[in-house]
Amino acid sequence: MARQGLTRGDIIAAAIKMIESEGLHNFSLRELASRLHIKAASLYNHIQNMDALYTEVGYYAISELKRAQLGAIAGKRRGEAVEALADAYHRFGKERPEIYKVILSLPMVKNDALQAAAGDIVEPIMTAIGDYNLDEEQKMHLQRVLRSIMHGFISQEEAGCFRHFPADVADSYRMAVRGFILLLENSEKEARV
Amino acid sequence: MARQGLTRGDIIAAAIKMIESEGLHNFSLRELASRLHIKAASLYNHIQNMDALYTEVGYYAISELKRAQLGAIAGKRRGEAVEALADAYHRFGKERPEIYKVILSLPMVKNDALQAAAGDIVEPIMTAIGDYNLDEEQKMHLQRVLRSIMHGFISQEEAGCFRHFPADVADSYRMAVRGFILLLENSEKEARV
DNA sequence: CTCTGTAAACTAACAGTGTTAGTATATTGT
DNA sequence: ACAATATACTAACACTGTTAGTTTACAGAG
Repeated sequence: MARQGLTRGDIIAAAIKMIESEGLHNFSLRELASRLHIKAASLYNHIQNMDALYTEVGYYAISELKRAQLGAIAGKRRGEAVEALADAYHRFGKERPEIYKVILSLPMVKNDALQAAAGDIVEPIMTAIGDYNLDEEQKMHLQRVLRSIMHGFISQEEAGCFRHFPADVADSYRMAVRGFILLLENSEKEARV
Repeated sequence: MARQGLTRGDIIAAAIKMIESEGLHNFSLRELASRLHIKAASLYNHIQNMDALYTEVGYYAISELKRAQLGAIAGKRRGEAVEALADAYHRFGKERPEIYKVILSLPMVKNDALQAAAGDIVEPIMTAIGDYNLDEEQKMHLQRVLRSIMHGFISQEEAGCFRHFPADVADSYRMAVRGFILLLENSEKEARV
């Protein structure tokens, strides 16, 4: 029977590798099992089902995204930090599009672990805008705004929705981020008055 | 054999209905065929394959979204038009989330019909910001920015990503749109100088 | 008004998907 | 050395989209 002592971690790692190379769309348990030299049914000794495996890949993706963002804003403040964060987020989405897609497919409300993961998504953004003089509620709103801009941009760029016009896509993104910083500064002023 | 003379249009209409009621995820050709009282294989007399059917549903979704947006901005100008457009876009995404998802799944580069459809997505936005004093390239960029904000917001709200904080989601959206209008006005000023 | 060709339906089958039940066996702990 | 556990297996089920080949209802032409 030639058992090789696969662990849950091995399977998650192989799933990540396969999603990145073949695309989320072409992922299948049979092919994953084949790459691990086992049969598909044997995967169920390690994982509950496919959704659970996706969720696990999602945790990995979130932690990687968080790491990229925190690394980018380290030592930076205000506008510079926001630009660095947005740049890191954009780079992550472009370089690892399939892994990025997994994050958005997570059902964020399901359990405590997913709630915690949602916190990991929010944290770097809250840190980046932390130097602005804003109250907590403003920060919550503005965090959502920046996340909308970044995610909306990446997912549409990925879908090919931005090829209708010849204008440079990177310039559009810079303008979007600049607009957000403008909003940040504007909110700050209003808060001071 | 009891032929009922189904048309391509009947099938697309039934597909739209089924996607809206059962969700894009639960859509299947077998179930669709069953609802039309035919076998799944018979669908292929009318459509090329499932992708082509999705594309057709996408055309419908885009035209509906365009209609909603144009209706909302009729007679309005500048900030008022932008707010009305954003509101209509948001309402469409919330009221018909499954149909909305289809739009983003379209491979926008594939053929001329899809290129034209991409134009239908862009058009209402370009009209809404048309009253601002901007050159063509600025408009292209700003159109992308607004689209990113609107789509990013809706898709994350739909995915449950905004439930981490208690702050009102509608307020966040209003702030995002206000930020975009700020950017519009700012771009305009710079253009005049 | 019949004849013929088209097109709409069918059945059967294929290759693929995730998943469960039941079974054998290698490894680990006692 | 023996028992328990966990890892692997085979077989099967109920799905999925899709193709090939077949029947037959209907529309248009002679």
